[in-house]
Parts: sequence; C-alpha cells; structure tokens
Amino acid sequence: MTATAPRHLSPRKRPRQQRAAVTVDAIFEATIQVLLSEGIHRLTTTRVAERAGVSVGTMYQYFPHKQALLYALNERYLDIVAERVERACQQHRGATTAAMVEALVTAYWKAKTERSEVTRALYRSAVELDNEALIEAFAERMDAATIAMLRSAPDAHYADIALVNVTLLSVIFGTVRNVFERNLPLQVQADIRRQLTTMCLSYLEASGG
Amino acid sequence: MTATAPRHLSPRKRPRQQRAAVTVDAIFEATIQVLLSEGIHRLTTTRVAERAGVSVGTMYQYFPHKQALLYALNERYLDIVAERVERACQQHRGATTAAMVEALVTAYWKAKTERSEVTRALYRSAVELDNEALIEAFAERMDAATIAMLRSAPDAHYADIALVNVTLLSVIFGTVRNVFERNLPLQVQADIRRQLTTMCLSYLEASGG
Amino acid sequence: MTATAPRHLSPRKRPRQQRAAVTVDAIFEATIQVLLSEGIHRLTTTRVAERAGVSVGTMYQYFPHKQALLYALNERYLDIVAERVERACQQHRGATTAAMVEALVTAYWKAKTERSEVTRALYRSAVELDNEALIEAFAERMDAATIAMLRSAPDAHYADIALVNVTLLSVIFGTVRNVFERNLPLQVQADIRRQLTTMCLSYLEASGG
Amino acid sequence: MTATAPRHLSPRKRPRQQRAAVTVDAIFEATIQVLLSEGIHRLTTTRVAERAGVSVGTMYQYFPHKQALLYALNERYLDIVAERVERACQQHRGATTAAMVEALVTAYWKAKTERSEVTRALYRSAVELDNEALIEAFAERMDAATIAMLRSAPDAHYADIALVNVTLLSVIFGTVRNVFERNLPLQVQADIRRQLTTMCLSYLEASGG
DNA sequence: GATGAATGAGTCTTCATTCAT
DNA sequence: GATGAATGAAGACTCATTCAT
Repeated sequence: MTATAPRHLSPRKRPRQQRAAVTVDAIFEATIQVLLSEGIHRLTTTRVAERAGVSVGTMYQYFPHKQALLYALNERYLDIVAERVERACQQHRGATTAAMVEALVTAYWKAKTERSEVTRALYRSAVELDNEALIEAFAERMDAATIAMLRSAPDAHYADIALVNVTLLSVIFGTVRNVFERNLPLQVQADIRRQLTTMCLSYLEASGG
Repeated sequence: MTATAPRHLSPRKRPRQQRAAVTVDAIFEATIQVLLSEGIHRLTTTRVAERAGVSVGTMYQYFPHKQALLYALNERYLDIVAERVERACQQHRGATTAAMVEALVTAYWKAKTERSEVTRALYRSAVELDNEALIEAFAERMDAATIAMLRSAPDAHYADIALVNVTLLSVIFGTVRNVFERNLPLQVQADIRRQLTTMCLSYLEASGG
Repeated sequence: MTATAPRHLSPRKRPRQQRAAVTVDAIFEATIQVLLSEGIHRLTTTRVAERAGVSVGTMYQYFPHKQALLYALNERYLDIVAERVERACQQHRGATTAAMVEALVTAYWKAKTERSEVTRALYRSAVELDNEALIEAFAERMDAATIAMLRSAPDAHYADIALVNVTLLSVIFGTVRNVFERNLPLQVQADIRRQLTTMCLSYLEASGG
Repeated sequence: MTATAPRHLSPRKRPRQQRAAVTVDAIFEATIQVLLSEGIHRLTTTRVAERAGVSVGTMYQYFPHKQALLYALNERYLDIVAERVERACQQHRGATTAAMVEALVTAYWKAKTERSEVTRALYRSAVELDNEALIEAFAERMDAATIAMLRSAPDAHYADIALVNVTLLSVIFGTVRNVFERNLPLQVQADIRRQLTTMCLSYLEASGG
C-alpha cells in the first residue's frame, strides 16, 4: 500500500532490527487471534499484548495507539491481497478475456477465502477505523492492475474501459464479500464462483466486442 | 422478519400501547442519530436515552440491554428493506425478465442508498452483534420473494433456479454494498447501477433461455 | 470568585440537591486529606473517591476530570479567603490606618494559617493547573476591597493609591506565604507578623501622610 | 549548598571528569527546557534524556532516579541565587543601610527575575520534592550573609538583629515571588520594587536607629 | 561505559447496568 | 411507571526503571 496513512495512524517506529520485526509480526498475529477467539469488543490492548507474549508497553512502542495497530493490520492485509491480484493480472497480460476473468476471480476469491476467518475478523476490525484512505488506495491499485490487463487483451477492445473496469471490480469484490459473509455451504460457494466467472465474462464480451 | 431472535436479544416487551410505540421509535431514531453524529464507539446508552428524550431507566424498560437495542434496530431496518423488495417482486410477477431485473436492482439499490448514511451507520452497529440469524432470515425472505418472481416469468425457465437466484442476489447485494461503501461519485454510481442491471439481465437470459 | 472558569475546568453539574452538595463537600474534603497524607503525586482519582466514600464514577459525575476537581477546590478555597478579607475590610472602613493594617494582616494571616496544612496542600495542588484566571480574579477582588478601605481612611490620603495598594498586598501576601512555607517556629511567626504590621503601617503613613 | 541532601536524593556520582560535567549540565538544561516547553506533567525521564542528547541509561548513571535529578537541579539553582546574594552582601559590608537594602533587593530580584521563566519552572519542579532541607540550607546561608552585612552597618545597630533580619528576608523573598508569580506588567513590577526598597529601608531605620 | 527496548504497575476515564426515590 | 444518581469493572495509555547487547 503506498497510501500515506493519516499521520496519527502511522506506526510509531518502523521496525528496523530483526527482533523488532518479529515482535511486530507477533503482535499482528495476536491481534487476529484475539479477534477470532474473542470478538472485537474483547479486543483489548492488554489481551493482544498478552497473546503476543510482549508487554503492553512494548506494544505501544510500535503502535502509538490501538487504532494505529488496527490500521496497520488492515494495511498489511490489503497489501497482501493486492499483491496477489496484481501478480495474477501481470501473468495474464495478453491472455484471452476468458482466462483473464478466470484469473481475476480466482485470485481475489482465494485471497479472501483462504483464511476466510481472518478476512471476516479484519472486516470487523475495520469498523470505526478511518480507513477510507486505505480502501481508496487499494481500489486504485486494483484498478490500475486490472485495467492494464484488460487493455492487453487481444480479443477485445473497450469503449469505456474505466466504467467497465469499475463495474467488474465492484461486482467481483462485492459478491465475494457477500458470499463468504453469509457463510454459505462450500459447495454453493463454489457454484456461485463459477456462475460469477461466467457472468463477468459475458459482461466483458458484451462490452468489449 | 420471522427469524426467532436469540432469546437474550429480544425486546423485554412488545410495544402494544400507542405511547410505547412512540417511545420505541424515538429510541430507534435517537440511536441512528447518535451513530451518525458520534460514531459507534460513542454510542452509549445514556447518550441515546438523552437524545431520545427519555431516561436510561425507561430505555431499559424496553430493551434489556444495549445489544437488544441494536439487534432490534437492525431487525427493523432489514424488515423495511425486505418489505420494499418483496413489494417490488410481487408487483412484477409475470413481467418480463428485463422488467424484473430492473425492478429488483432498483428496489434494493434505493432501499440501501436512499438514506445511505443510515445504512452505513447500521452496518457499523451490526458489528459484533450476533446477527447471523437476522441475516439468514433476511436472505431467506429475499430468496423466497425473488424465486417466486422469477418463476412467474413468461419468457424464461431456469434449470437450477436456486443457484441462479442465489447468484443473482449475491451479485446484486454485494455490488450495492461495495459501491456505496466506496463512496464513489454519484454519476459513477448511477453508471454502475445500469451496467449491473444489464449484466444481471444477460445472466438471466443466458441461464433461463 | 466570579472569575468565569475556563470552560473545560468547570464542574459538570451544579449540585442542586442536598445529597449532591454533601457529596461534593465530601470529595473536596477527601482531596485535601489525600493531599495531606499522601502528597500530590499520590493524589489519584481512585484514592480521592475511596476516601470520600463514593465511587469514582460518582466523582466523575460532578467533576469531568481531575483538573476540574483541583480547580474547583482552589476556587472554593480562594473564595473563602477572599470573603474573610473582604469582611475585615468592610468592617474597618473609616477606621484609622493603624486599625486597617492590623485588620488586613490579621485577616489574611489567619485565613492562610489557621489550617496551614491545607493551605500548603492547596498550593501544591495548584501546580500545573491553569489557574491564572483564578489568581487574577482573587487579586482583583482583594484589590477592590482594600482600596475601598484605604480610601475611607480619615487620617490619610494617597497620591497613587493603586501603587500603594498593590505594593501593600504583594508584601503581605508574599510574606505570609514565605513565612509559613518555611515552617518557622510559631513564636517566630508571631514576631514576624507583628513586624510586618508595623512595617506596613509605616509604609502607609509615609505614603499617605 | 552545604545542606546534606537526604541520602536517597544525592547524585549517584560526583561528576569529576570534564565529560561528566558537560553531560550533567546538558541534562540540567534539558530538564529546564522540557519543564518550560511541556509542563511538569510531561517532564519524563525519556524526554529529558532525549533533549539532552543522551540515553536514558546514561542519565540514570548520573541520577539514580527522577527525584534526584530534580533535587540536584533545585540545589544548583539555589546555589547560584545564594552566591549572587552573598556576593552582594560581601561587597556592601560597611556601606550605609540605604545602600545595603538597595543591594539586597536588587541582587535577589535580579537573580529571580532575570530568567523568570526558569524560576517559575523550578518552583513547579520542586513541588512534591522533599526539599525542605534545601530551602532550610538556603535560608540559613542567606541569613548568615545578610546578618553579617547588617552588623557591619556604621549607621545602625539592631537590638534584635535575628528578628529584624528574618523579617527583612521574609518580606523581600515573599514579595518577589508574589510579584512575579502574578505576572504583573513590567512597569508595575519596577514600581513595586522601588516601593519595596523604600519600605525595607524605613523598617531598618526604625529598627536600628 | 553507553544504549534504548522492554517491562508492567499504576493512572485516568468511560459506560452498561441497577435501584432507591 | 419513570427517573437519573451511583456503581465499579474494565479499558487505553504512560513512564520510571532495568538490563541484555
């Protein structure tokens, strides 16, 4: 994420040493654990620190306050998702539209559902967090990646690629979230995913013929 | 909503009398106000009561605890949305698939975005609320309504209507949420909505030809 | 004290009922007790509440934060001192200069030393409290009272009464503070007080002959 | 200051080497800076160390704990003030009473007001510091210096020089503090200072004729 | 010797909930 | 039935002090 975080939300210090990096990772992991096992209203700084095996004081050395921790956690998460999607887009430049859609849906779907519990937890953690900037940055990054990919399609040309793209992403991202928030049976999820792919492909074909 | 709310979340008493209903409504409205003006972490029982013009004690007469209030609030909200969608479905039985899709997207989109601030506020309030039952009930109700409508289409017949329907709803609901959570410019929102309608229509035509 | 306290330092609610007044008084008294027995760095809200026999929550109902408590405490204290001095001034209008000085020194000295421990405690509590307004208001009040008294002297007339008066008060107030902060033996304190009175009288005679 | 500091308040080691002295001075200066810029409740060891350009660890090498630092700081400050007053007294042995008073008031006044911000800051830092011993030692030192001077006056002889002296010092020290704590306009301050000098001179003349 | 990351007891403050009036 | 003062457990955050590197 290259989004410059609101000043007050940025980590107090960048972990430079090995040990620090380990500590920060432990804190992130602990946050997720607590979120999963206790829920967001029991996500307290003390509990996180305890679970991470560090003292509260140490935690505050890395994150000036709770919000900064959650912000950073979301940032890291979105970063990972973004990277995966970007990689998929990169790898499918010049491919057929069908392959592109397949790749895009798959990449996003997997990124979101592989550790679906974590995803769910993070959605919760984001509430009441001023993370619009984060979301915005993520969206722009995705936009750039998918547009570049779509543009490279040998079998299609889009009149209004911006609109096609924002629609495509909205539909995919939205559907994925909706599906796994409803906790539908895995089989149904898989079915929907296939349908979604088909639907998107038709859309692209209709738009970029 | 016919979902039987988890026992501990149901209101202490059903507002039967006139006065009670007024009070409850005032409390609901106050909750939304506070949510909007102060954010979820400043949503306190005292503040809600104050804004509603009643004492905390009175509030506790109607809602045994804070969660029950939020639960009821969400319930009421989903109820309203569900009703609007149901009505649209009802009114389009026997219509063309195109009309149906248009009606469905419109009904849901409007219900969600007309008071988008409120919607957003409610999403927040729902976090950490054990409202799966609520969501589930809402989903089922929607399912029933839309399936009934789709079945009545003179111009289509669906092999696996359950799958088609769940996909359709997932896509619509998900996209709407995604769009308005990103706070896109109104023009873009309108564009996407049109695209979404088209996309869904193609999907149905492809599935139900 | 008619000084309008900085908004953020004013008590949350004016005690209207009997019970409330009692509670507030208990809190004030407890604060002084803790200040005396534990020192300012052990003056915690919890400790004060405990000593006052109320819960922290209750304390916060009356004082929005610790500073407000200390501010109010000082305000109340200065009010009492001011009243006593004012009364003395009032009662000596038209008296001889000698009687005036005697009365002024006595009134202030007594007000400050009668519960000298408390005075000392309050001086401490005032540190790092934005109480300039308080001090200023007190000073003005004293100024007004003493000037009115001095003006009424039948045996003196002051060319620059403002300067004479501010000097007089600075000397008296300063000396008193200095004396009792040094914790001199009572006998010495009494001696100094007499000397101070004499000194001030000479000063006034020299200035107002 | 020859006052033997309470054992637990004395610096861990006397700065014998050049480097140490420099460091200690930097720490003192930093303390004052922080006190001025941040206020006493933000005067933390870390902040002081940082501003002084040393590590906390190093600071603890010189001062076993925070109190020791503040104690030493006050000690140093009083030492400087004491020295200046002593020098003035020394230089006016055998002078006229008028010259003596003038010199005394001037010396103390200047010492206190030249860096009045610092003085103020130090008063704050002394709160909740067991510095009675310090004050006492300072007082005795001043006593000795002024008594010696007064005794050498060719134009006066005091029956009870101890009382006269303690009164004199109490009045001067107290007034100075009072004046500059009230932050009066400079012009008024200067006026009061002149009045104070006159008043003290009359007093001495009346007492030592 | 110097460093500064880590510690965790201790602070202030909030807020859901109760219950005497 | 309504009120709102009182409660106190629990949370976020600070900071003097230590000690491994």
